[in-house]
Amino acid sequence: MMPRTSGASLDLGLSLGLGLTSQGSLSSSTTTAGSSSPWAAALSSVVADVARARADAHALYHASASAAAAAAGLDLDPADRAAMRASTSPDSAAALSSGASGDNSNKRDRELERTGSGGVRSDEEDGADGAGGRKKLRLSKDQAAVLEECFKTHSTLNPKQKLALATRLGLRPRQVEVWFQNRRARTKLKQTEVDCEYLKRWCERLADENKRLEKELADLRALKAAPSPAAQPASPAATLTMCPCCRRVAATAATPTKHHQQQQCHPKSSSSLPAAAAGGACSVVPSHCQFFPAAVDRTSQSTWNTAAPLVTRELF
DNA sequence: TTACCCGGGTTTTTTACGTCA
DNA sequence: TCTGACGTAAAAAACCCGGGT
Repeated sequence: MMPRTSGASLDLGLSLGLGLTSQGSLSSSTTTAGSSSPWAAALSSVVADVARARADAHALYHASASAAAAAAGLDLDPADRAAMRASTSPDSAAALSSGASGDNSNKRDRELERTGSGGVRSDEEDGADGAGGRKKLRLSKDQAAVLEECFKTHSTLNPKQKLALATRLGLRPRQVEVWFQNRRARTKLKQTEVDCEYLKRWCERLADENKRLEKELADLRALKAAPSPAAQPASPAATLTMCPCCRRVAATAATPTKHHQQQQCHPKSSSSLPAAAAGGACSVVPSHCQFFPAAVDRTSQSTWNTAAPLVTRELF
């Protein structure tokens, strides 16, 4: 399958929001003891909302459901809308209200879950291929919305939460578990795409800066090879000045450039930049030194990739 | 050692969309 | 112009496996 790095994919990743900005790193597992009350409250709230939306859906069908979802702050992609159409149909209500598989926490039950027996399967499915055989259940819009909301709260589930969610949604715990695994994978994929774009732009900037520096170097060499000072009377213009911090040379300006008018080109100011990065003497970094400011700022982080909430790189 | 969970990768199924007769 | 069959890409659900705890 072709890798997709299109803008559309990126936009999707951004629009999803991924729910990370408020929850921190993906690695911040929520498998600590018990269901936290915020999580339970969120679940109850979402389920209640979904129930209300489902009641309305029969009257207004997907148009109203879409609006309700929008009101709930849910971003719906076309697939979701399609799923909504299915979920708001009377058939899906049965799927939602069908019984849960109960507490299948041991391995034997897990195997049963995997083989599909005891799961939520329609009569049509059961009749079609019988036992065994992977038969995929398309989650209803409502189920997906609840799962999505829960994912925003916590990207991982402890067994208790998983079971509660499965019971609420009429799904097997295994299905909930798989959904969360896939959702984390999608989140990571989107983040990778964003990171990739970020690095690409960074690379482009570096190339531009490299060009500029090469040009500057060429100018310097040209100055050095210029006729002797005797031929030209000494003048301020002939005096090279170099910023002690960034070592940028004011080339042949008759009057000092604004940047170098001050003997100390980087006047004191309140900069958050670490002194080491600013070259010690300077307390502020000129714009030309801020080629990639966040790269400097990021020195305080172990790696920029570990900043989990970064769905969008702030430099874009 | 065992059970469990998770991430990464893969397979399978569903869905949307474009093309063509 | 409409319609249905067909192919294809993308997304999602499910599975497998290895590693960590």
